[in-house]
Amino acid sequence: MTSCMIADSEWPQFRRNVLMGKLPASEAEFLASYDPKKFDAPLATVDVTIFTVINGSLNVLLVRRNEFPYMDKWSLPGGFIDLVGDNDLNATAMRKLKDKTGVDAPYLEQVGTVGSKGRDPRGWSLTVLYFALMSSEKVRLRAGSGASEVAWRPVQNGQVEEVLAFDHEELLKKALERLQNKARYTMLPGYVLPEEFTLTELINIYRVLLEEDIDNPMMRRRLLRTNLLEETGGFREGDTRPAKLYRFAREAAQHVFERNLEGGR
Amino acid sequence: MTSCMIADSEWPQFRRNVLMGKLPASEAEFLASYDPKKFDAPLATVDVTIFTVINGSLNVLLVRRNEFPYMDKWSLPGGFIDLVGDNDLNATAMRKLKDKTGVDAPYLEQVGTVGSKGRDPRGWSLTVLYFALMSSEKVRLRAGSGASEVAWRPVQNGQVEEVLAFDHEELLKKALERLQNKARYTMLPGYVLPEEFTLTELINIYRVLLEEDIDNPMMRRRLLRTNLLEETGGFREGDTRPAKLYRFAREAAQHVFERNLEGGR
DNA sequence: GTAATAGTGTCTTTAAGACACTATTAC
DNA sequence: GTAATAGTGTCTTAAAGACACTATTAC
Repeated sequence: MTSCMIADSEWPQFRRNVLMGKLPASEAEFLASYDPKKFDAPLATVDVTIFTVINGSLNVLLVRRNEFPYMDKWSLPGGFIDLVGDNDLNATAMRKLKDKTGVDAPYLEQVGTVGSKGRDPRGWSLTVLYFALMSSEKVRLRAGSGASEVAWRPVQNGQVEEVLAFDHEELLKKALERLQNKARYTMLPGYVLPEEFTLTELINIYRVLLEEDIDNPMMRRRLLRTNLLEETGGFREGDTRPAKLYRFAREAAQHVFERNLEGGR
Repeated sequence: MTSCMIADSEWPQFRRNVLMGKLPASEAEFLASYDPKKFDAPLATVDVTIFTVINGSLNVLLVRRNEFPYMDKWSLPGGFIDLVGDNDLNATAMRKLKDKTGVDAPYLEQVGTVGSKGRDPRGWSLTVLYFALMSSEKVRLRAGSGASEVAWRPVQNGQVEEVLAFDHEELLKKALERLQNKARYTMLPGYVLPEEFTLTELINIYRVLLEEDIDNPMMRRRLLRTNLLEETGGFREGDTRPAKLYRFAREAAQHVFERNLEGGR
């Protein structure tokens, strides 16, 4: 793929000739002599916004960079695509995720791609942004390559306290916005909980994410009507009435409610 | 940005030294010696799925490639980012759009990014997919560079008759799926109509996109309730009762109905 | 018993949906 | 008048939302 049978200096002429139909080049011939490095390409990275809820507040996973640029600054976990090891973009995202947390997230979704001349001091750059949801239990954080530190940081009003590298504050906002939108018409928020949870715990996640109070009876019925929650048979015991434990049916994340919660209008 | 003060062969050692903290390099020093071409980067392109409705059927804009690979095959309009001329990804998409149609689309939205080892025979490649909506009136198609031909092609069951280059059949399906989803809870479909239109014309677009019958009185009220349609004062005259003409208020595309149309469940 | 949280019952509101009906044009 | 399309009226259904109420635990 990267072999080159034509000298550098001859390349533009060759290309022009092919375009003008002056060389009887076949597709195979073209590919044999094609070198992607000959053309200017933007830097391409993948960044992952990993959310969880800890002690009733929304947290995001940050890493402290130990490389230029923005050395020592906090940022979203992410980095370059490994053209050899990563078969596709999702693989890159999952690799970054697992690299920092050691676990496979129960939910990973592409948010969108941001690219511009100025967002990276090294030059024209684009990043494919993902967001992931996971329960903070079981996660053993580890810095991995490119980072000196990794930590959960609380998100308030769409922001963390730290100043983030690149345009990562904007990326965080975008990912959060997507999550909040989806919380209005899906069961996605459930994926920050462990396997088994009570209805009240689930509803509390919605309250944290949407930053508004939610009527318990209404939400309870809204969730149960889907038939995508199954009782485990167990109970969460406490100082008060025990609560039934539930788990999600497998396709629960895909469920779309017929109507949105209205608060956000 | 592309200057290089360190010989190729020395580069890995330099980078290792920086990582190990053995060189007192500053960020400015780092950037001065950074050459993006030194690292393997995927090919990065932008593709645009441009939809319109012609004679009551959904059409998509295709171009016939006059370059390798997939020479002479039809594809979605798209191509490489111009690192000099394009300030951001949207600019690339708008440039591609205007290059083929000569007009600014009333609606352009990023769908997502697809990237993998195998989707382009030239190597690891990613493409940022957009979709655009426009009225087919006024559009003067022109082939432009990279294409020998450009044409509207009818879409049926998410497909065009032609075999498309790369994974563009899949990209077309993704874009259409996004458009159909949004048709269930937004006024987006209106953007394939000219400035002024009748309610029946608008409802017919929904029927074409969603491939299902839609109750006229219901849809009429659903649309009017938003207060985002204003009467122009004019009428569409014909062989039968004249119909009021409407236009969209500016933010109409952003409107989200409280409930989805149910047909798609 | 009280406090606290889990969970149910029931009424209101609103938009979607179904469909009968009226209105205005050309012929 | 008929045919055809534009547009209105009205009833039903179902989910969101509000909120009073009951249930089960620890103390």
